[in-house]
Amino acid sequence: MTDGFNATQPIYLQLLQKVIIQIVRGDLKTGEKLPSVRELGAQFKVNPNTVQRAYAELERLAVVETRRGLGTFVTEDKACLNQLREQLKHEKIDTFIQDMKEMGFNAVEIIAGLSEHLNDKSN
Amino acid sequence: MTDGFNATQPIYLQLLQKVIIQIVRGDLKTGEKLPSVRELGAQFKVNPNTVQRAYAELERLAVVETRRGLGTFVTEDKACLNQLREQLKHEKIDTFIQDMKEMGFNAVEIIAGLSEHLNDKSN
DNA sequence: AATGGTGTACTATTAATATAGTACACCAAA
DNA sequence: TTTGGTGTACTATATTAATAGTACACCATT
Repeated sequence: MTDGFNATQPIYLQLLQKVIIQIVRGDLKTGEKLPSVRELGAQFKVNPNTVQRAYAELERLAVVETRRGLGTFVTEDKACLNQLREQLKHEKIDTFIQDMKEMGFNAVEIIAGLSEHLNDKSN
Repeated sequence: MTDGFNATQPIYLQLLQKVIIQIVRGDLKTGEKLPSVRELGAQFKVNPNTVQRAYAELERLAVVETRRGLGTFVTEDKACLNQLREQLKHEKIDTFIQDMKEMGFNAVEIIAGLSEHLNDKSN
C-alpha cells in the first residue's frame, strides 16, 4: 500500500515478519524494547492499530512481552529465541525444497542453481 | 477458505500458481486444454468467477490462450514455457537466498542446512 | 499529585476479495 | 439449424483488512 508492503498479504503479517527478522538477526536483542505502536506506525506510514495487531500476534507467539504503560519488549528467554531461529531456518529451507520439487526440479538442479546464485552475490 | 487454500492470499492467485506449477512440471503440455472455469471451480469448490480471474491473469502472462466458445489452452510457444520455467527457478532461488541472508544465515549455513533436508527426503 | 508515553479497546468507514446469480457471445458437433 | 459447452460481463452481497478517531488503563518520571 504505502511503503515496501506486498499488496497480496495483510500488512500486519508483513510487519510481524519484519520484526521477527530483526529479532532473529540479533538487531533486536534479548529484553530490548520495541518501538511503540504509534512510533512504528509513523515509521511505516501505517495505522497504530495495524502495528498493535502485529504486536499482539508476536506476544501470542511468546516472542515478545508487553508491559502495560511501559512498552513491548523482546522476551528474556534466550532458548526460545534460539529455537525460533532454528525453526524459521528449517521451515524456510523445507518450503523452498518442497516448492522446487513441486515445480519438477530435482536435488542436483537445486544445488547447482543455488551454487550459481551464491557465487554471484557477496558473502 | 474451502480446500487447501491459504487464507492470507487471494484464492485466484493461489489458483494461478497451481496452474503454473502444472505447466512448468509438464503435467499440462504445450497446446493442451485447461479445465473450463466451471469445471475447475467445481473441482476446487470455488466460484467460476474466481477461476476466470486466474485464467485472465494467465493470459496476461501469455502462458495460456483463450478461444471464445472453445476453452483455454496452454500456449504453443515452447520457448516461452522454457523461459517461464527458468525464470521461476531463478526467482525462487533468489528470494530464498535473499530471505535466508536477511535472517542472518551465511552461504555455508544455507548449503549445510539444505544438504541435510535433501538427504532426509526421497529424490 | 500531575504529566507524558505506553498498551489496549471500541466504533465507524473504506477498499478488496470471494461469492451467487444471471445473461450473453462464441463455436464445434449433432 | 439447434444444442451444449465455453469464455465473458454485469449486479449484488458478505467478509476481511486497513484506516481514522476516540477513549481509557497503566506506569515511570517529574
